[in-house]
Amino acid sequence: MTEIRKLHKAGSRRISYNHSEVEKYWQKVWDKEGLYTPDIHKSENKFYNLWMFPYPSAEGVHVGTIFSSTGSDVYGRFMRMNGYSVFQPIGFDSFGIHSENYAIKIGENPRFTLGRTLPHFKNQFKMIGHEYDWTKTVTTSDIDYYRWTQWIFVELFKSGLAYRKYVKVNWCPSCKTVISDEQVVTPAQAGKDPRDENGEIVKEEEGMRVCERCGFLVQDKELEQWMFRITDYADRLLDGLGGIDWPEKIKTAQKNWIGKSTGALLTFNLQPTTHPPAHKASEGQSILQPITVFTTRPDTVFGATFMVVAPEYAQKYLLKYISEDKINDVTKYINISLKKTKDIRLLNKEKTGIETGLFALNPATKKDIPIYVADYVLSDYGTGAIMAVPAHDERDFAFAKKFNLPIHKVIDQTLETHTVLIKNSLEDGFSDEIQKNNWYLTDYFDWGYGLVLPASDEHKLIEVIQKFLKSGPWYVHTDGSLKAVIFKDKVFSIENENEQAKDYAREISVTEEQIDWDNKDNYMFCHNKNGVLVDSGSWNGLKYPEDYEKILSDVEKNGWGERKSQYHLRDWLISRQRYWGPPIPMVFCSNCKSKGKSWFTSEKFDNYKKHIRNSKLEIRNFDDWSSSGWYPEENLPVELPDIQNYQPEGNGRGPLANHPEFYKTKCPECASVARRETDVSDTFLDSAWYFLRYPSVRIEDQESRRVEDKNNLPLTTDNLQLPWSPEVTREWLPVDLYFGGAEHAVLHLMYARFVWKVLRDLGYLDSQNDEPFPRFFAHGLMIKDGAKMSKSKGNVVNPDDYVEKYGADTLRLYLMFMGPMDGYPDFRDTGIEGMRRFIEKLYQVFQMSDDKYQITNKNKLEIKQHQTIKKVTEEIQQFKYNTAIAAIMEYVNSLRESISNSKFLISKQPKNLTIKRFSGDKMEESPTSQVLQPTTYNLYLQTLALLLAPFAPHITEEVWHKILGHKSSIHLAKWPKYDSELVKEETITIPVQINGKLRGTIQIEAGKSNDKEYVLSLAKENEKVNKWLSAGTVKKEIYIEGRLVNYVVS
RNA sequence: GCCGAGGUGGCGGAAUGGCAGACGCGCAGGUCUCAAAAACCUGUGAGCCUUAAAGCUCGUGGAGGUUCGACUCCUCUCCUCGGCACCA
Repeated sequence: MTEIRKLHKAGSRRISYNHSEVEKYWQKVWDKEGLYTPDIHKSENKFYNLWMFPYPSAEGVHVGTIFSSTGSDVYGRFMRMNGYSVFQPIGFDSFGIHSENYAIKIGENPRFTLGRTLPHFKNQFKMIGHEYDWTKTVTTSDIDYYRWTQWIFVELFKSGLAYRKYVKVNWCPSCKTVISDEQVVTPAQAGKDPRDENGEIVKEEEGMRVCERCGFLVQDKELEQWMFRITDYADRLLDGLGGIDWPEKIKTAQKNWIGKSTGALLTFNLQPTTHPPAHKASEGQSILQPITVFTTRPDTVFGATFMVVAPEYAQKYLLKYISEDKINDVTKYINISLKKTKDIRLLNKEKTGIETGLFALNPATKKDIPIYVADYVLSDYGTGAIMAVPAHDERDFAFAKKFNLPIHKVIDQTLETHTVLIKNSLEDGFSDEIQKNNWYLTDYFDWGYGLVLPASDEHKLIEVIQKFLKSGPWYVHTDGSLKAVIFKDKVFSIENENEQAKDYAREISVTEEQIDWDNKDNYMFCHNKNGVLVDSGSWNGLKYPEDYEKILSDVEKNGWGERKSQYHLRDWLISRQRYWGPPIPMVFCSNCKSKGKSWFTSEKFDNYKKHIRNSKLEIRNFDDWSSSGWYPEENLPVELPDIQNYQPEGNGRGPLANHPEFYKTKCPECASVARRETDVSDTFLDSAWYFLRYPSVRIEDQESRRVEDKNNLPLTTDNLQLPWSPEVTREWLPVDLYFGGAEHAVLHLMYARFVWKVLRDLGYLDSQNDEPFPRFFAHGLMIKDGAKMSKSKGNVVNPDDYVEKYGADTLRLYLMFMGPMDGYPDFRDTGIEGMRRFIEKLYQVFQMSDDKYQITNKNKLEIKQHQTIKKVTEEIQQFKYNTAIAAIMEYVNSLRESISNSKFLISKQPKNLTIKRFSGDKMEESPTSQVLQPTTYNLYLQTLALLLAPFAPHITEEVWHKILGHKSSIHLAKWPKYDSELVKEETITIPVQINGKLRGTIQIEAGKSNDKEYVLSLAKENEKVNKWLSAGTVKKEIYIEGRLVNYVVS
């Protein structure tokens, strides 16, 4: 709002450089000449400059987008001027929930909305001076594009990488659809009262998860969904990070997302219980399925004193073994747990759980250990079951305390810290004491606190406890046995002083009831640090982590389990129960299913596998894969029908499920009535391969020729073509520079890498490189009013008004000048006037050549020129555009100062350069009478234009032609080179310090900077320096060549 | 809790061991003007001192350390932002 008002105010001032006329003119010329359309068949010196394509929102481009796109554009222009054949395409990520939601809001089909938004986007990009290769654009919702997205799905299915599975999803009962984790927010974030499924407002509680759009409480729902086996590629996705030029923080984010942890799967045999149902007992051990657990600490297996399984696990695998006297309670617990949402489960730190009455055999200790169900064990990590080692895991420890389970230490700590449990019965002031000692509290345990302190502080702790003890004795237990009793003024620390302690208690009239000798809740150690194994059979004396490798191989040797890695990365959920996306190209036949038939037979698959060239695919067993009844569509595309009512319904199916004309089809196998899949695929699949398509857009059909197998085996269908030309793709990919937002660090960038690897493995992509983006630059996000710019926050800034008032060059420069590209600049338009001022000054400078005006200090200018070329070149290479622009500003200031009578001139109106450009639609050649002579000084001006061209493409093109008299575009001109000799100053200023403090400066000739004696003597002559030198004796003289002098004086 | 990024004038930011605050915004004074705007010139980290010139002290979240010299390197600590989070 305020910006607009300021704009109007600013509009009243004199404008001498007519930006709109100049900018529109050159945009038209560029368009006509196809300046930015490289010959895709000539890949010599190619540079594929990719910018993350936007989704075409109805509101159009905002300045945050421009910040990003200009950053990419500047680099592309820079590379073009450095002689590269730059391919810089643009496209639109037009499918997806954003566009769909907007269309629902205004009540039209998304494809109509798109008809308006695409031209709007295109105009805005042109207006800002982004001249992409408009002959090669991609729109993901075009049928020519999404047919290939569907093709990729089919290929993944055929290669065993797409499968169906029941998964837990977020379900909004009001929007009647699955929503992504990002759309699940707290009521405060949604700005709405939370409502239950009937629409009744409910009381807001902590940890509530609601839908960001409507505020209804999100439910967990199990649906059968299509998944991609990205986890099969986890190791390659991880290893690939090693060889690519990406920001470290992005690599770290991907590494963490993949979240590899190495350890072992251990097998615990279920034991026949004393009260099993008779028929189960009689069948003996053999029918009891063992419980497999994942652990990163197999070294602690001797300390596993019980097991815990997730409620989901218990429901699926254990219920059948549980005896009748327990079954009701266990079932009840499971049901309650499953009803809780994830966040409520997490929020509640108090451990809950229930005994199953079942036992398993600890393979190491050969002891039977009890099995519990508890919801602190997650069903979707590891196997859904754990071995509990309470002595060395805080969560297991808390559980053991609550259920009074044995705690068995197997690692002697060699470490410096303990975790000690402190009950709440201490006086105020205790926490101050904790702080004073630099101990710290964890709030982990529901019944008290964990206190972390150095092991050497144990005695101190006892003193502190005494000091703040309210009443009664404290008991110190270690590993389950009583070690000490603490009274207010006395400590009994040896076990067999127990009687004395009792006597003492009576003495100070603590009643018997208060003395609970077996209460173990008071003081106990648990640690998960490094140490030496004890009480662990043949492993005694081994060290963790030093002997981890031996432990793993022993585990395998003993048959206790096998080594195994776990990943945080989950398989990619592809299904969306929405309308605006590519229909998943699969057909389901219930007849075939009933016969257990499907496309995916081992025979079919083996046959398919033969066609996979370059196969690194590891096909694993498909036990968990409900493939029966499913067939891939052979006739692509499956067109997204143009339907009226595409709103989601809420039955767990997409809107297409209401359209029999869409889903009714014939089974390709048995020809009976079959049903097409009605879900569409995730938008991230569209954007996972768009960069592969760009170079091949509009390449004639014969060029995207049939893929032939190296062994001359035809692929599955006869007329198979590819969405890209193999030749062009081989030449232009991988992408040379990918420029985009850091917010895509994990999802998009991970998916694109995955799809690239798969396509390579399947032989459709002939590239040496296993990575699509060997170089990626992550810029930051533009902030406005403390939040990132987004429609939902209502803080977007439209660039159009700024372009109109100040010009595209001004806005581009302003955005690039705000801060470093990888920062998070806060958009404020207070400085944009200043940037416009700079454009005016610039325009004036170009009109002050030395054939008309007296120029002084030409030598200095020569040096400044070369310094500026060096600086700007290096800064652009590092995406430090703000300092590059600052250097250009300095250069302009130098040029201005060098004009002897500039003070007089500057206040004058610039020479009238008004040139006729348009008469109707026709462009007219403009007069070039103002053209400067190529004097030395005018070459300085030429350098200025060149250096600024990537940032301000219009004004530089204007002066390049109209003032500097060139015939071809500045954007094809050669980037200036600097002379490393001329970068050096003739005289340099050397600061002189006394004891590290600046006391004076001296001027020396550059040639003499290596003469230490000379410089030091000169420094001593300096009056100010001398004063300080004579105040003491000089202990040391330091001279850093060409940098500074420092005297140590005392 | 874990991982990551960061903390420098009134503001955006510059300086990766060597003159802290480049460049720009803003602000103040001045020139021009009947006046204003625009434009241009000068000044602009804080404090002390001086008629003035000059000079001095402090200063990059805080506390220590390494160094002739630290915004920069090391240790500890506080705060802000972003991501992940009962991951066995």
